[in-house]
Amino acid sequence: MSEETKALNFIEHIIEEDLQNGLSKDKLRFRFPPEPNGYLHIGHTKAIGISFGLGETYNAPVNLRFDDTNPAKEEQEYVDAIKRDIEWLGYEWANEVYSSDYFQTLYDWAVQLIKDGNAYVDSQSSEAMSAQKGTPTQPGVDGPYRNRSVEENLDLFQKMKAGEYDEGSHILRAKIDMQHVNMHMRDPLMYRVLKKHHHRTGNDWCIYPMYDWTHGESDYIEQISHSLCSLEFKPHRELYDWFKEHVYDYAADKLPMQPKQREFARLNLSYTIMSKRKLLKLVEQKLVSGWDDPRMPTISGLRRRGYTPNSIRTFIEKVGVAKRENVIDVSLLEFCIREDLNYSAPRIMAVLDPIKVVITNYPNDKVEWLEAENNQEDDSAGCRKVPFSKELYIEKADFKEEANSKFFRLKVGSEVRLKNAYIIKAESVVKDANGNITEIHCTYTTDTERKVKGTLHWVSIQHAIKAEVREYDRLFMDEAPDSHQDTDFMEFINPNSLKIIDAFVEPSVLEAQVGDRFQFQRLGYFNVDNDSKAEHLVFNKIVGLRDSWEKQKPNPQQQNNKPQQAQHKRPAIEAIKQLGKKYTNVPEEKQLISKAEIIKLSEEVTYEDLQPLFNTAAKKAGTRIATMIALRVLLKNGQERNSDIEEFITKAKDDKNELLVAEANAI
RNA sequence: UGGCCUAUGGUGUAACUGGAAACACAUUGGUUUUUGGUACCAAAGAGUCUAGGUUCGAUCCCUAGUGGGCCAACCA
Repeated sequence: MSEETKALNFIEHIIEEDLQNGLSKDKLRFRFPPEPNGYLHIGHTKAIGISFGLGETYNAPVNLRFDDTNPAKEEQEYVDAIKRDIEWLGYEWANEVYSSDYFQTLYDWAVQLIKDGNAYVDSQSSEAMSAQKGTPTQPGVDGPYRNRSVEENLDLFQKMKAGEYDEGSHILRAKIDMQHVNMHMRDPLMYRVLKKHHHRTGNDWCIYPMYDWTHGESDYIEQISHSLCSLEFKPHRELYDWFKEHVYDYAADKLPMQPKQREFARLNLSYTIMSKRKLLKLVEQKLVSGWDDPRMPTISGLRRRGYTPNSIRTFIEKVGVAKRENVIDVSLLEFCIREDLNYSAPRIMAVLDPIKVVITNYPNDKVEWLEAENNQEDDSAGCRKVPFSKELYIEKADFKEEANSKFFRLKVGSEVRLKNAYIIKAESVVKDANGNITEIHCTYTTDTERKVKGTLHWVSIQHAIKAEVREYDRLFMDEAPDSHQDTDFMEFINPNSLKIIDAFVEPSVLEAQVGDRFQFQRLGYFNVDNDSKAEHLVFNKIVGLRDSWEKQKPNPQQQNNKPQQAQHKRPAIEAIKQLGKKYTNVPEEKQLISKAEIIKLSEEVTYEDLQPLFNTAAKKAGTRIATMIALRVLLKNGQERNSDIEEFITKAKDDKNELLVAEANAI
């Protein structure tokens, strides 16, 4: 049996290499270091999955460390929420620790650094200091307090600690190099005076350490072997190492391991935002019901929505780990939850948009309790009874007076199977004064062996339970709502992200408990919301079932119009895509040639070919430019403008790629 | 007028020390089906940003471009 070697990500490669170079496996140790200033979101689960996942594969301890160095923003509420979320995801931390646990050690080391001439107290305004700091392209200059004597520095720092100075009057800085190319090395701040109550240390401290100083040394104190964080901390690494190497001189005998920081690209999900600050804004402005609103990308939101821990963990696994910017399609997340729930969720029947069916040849008062399988994917799930009677509800969308043969559902004159029950045939309809159908009259047969094409779900009207169903749509209408320079993310809010439906469900769900998940047959997966009461059931729609019928409906004319293109030749649209992909990278003369080619190819392209490209990822400017050029040709040849086209053009005009803006304006 | 990171199908991630570009999602067909679900089978889709170089051979190494990201909070 040849064991298939699983592909490793770049972090695992680094660890394997370290192990081969002599690092003992029992020295491996990781950490997850959230700041308790907000709720964890789906983006954090990537970091959680990486560090805790590594802990699981190498059987190494993982610390949960709260990076609590800013008492102004941090609260116990967030600590509790974070712990709850990580536990819910199913991870176990070795130690629950706090950066604030190390305040004294950090202080002692800072004093050492001062004594060694590696840190000093600066007493300027923040404006003066930032002016001296320079810019990424210009070196900084030394400030006037840079060469204070060790004694003076020690004295000032001690008095800062003792609370003798006001906030903003003095700070402690590392003494490194104001001309350094890396701005983080230009005498970074280590301590500021902050007379705030801390959620754990109370009023013990008047000075609080900054991130770079605290984070790296916390790793060192905990003897973390690999400190993994997101890409934006890459420039901090040089400082991380500087601090670490200087402190090592003070503690090498007790703390031999020097941690290694490595960075990976954070997770981005299409149509959602990940910034804690922005999520907080949604909560504060009451655009959502709270951090756990089922539309929120927070872990608590996903939990309330009905996502399982397992589905989120497999999602993170599938997403992978690398160093390039990425936008994950939400469809992957949806796939993961469907896959999980398909095996575990019991099926029931519910009608969300009812229309009445009367079985004319069924006795008036008769009720039958028919057997229904709970989950055909799981034999152990067993069966239940569902009541059948003369008057039923089915979905409005499942009936048409007339329809073509592609419509497998109920239409007058033809038969359909009722799930778990009989085969019925629609005979006639009853309409109100406005011509709306109010009843469908059917006949039934008990011969259920017959083969019929469609199967519908239904509920018996007299037995149905009324329930509230909350159906969600994406919170934002834009693929990357917070990446626009002159449009605020709030402008993309989807006003219809919540739809409340009065639904009818089969009586077996009366016993359902908060959190229970079901498949409403043929509709999707739903769970019982926290707001649910015995007398008023509330369900959240987690995700719909895949629906290959719904998908082809919106553009019925598409199928007819599509010319049966011969497939021997490489289609023009493919060639255009190719040219577009490289468009922004090639030299200008070549761009002109490409453009001419695209224009020529566009003559053979249909709108249906082009339309899918409107959804091209925002970052792929080249493809969007090529699409724009082709679109211009189509419009010239008589293609009518529609909302998709308008949206594509408007979005392009707002882009930061000048070539794209120019092409958009040319239309 | 800087530095660092990065570039592989529509999306994401692989390709062990250079050796016929793989997997998953999405898409499109088909089979099965008392869910237009699931499962299964199949197809299409990239020749690895560009230009050079090293090499018998480059997604992988080197150089230079180009595109994208990050870097100037007493935030983390």
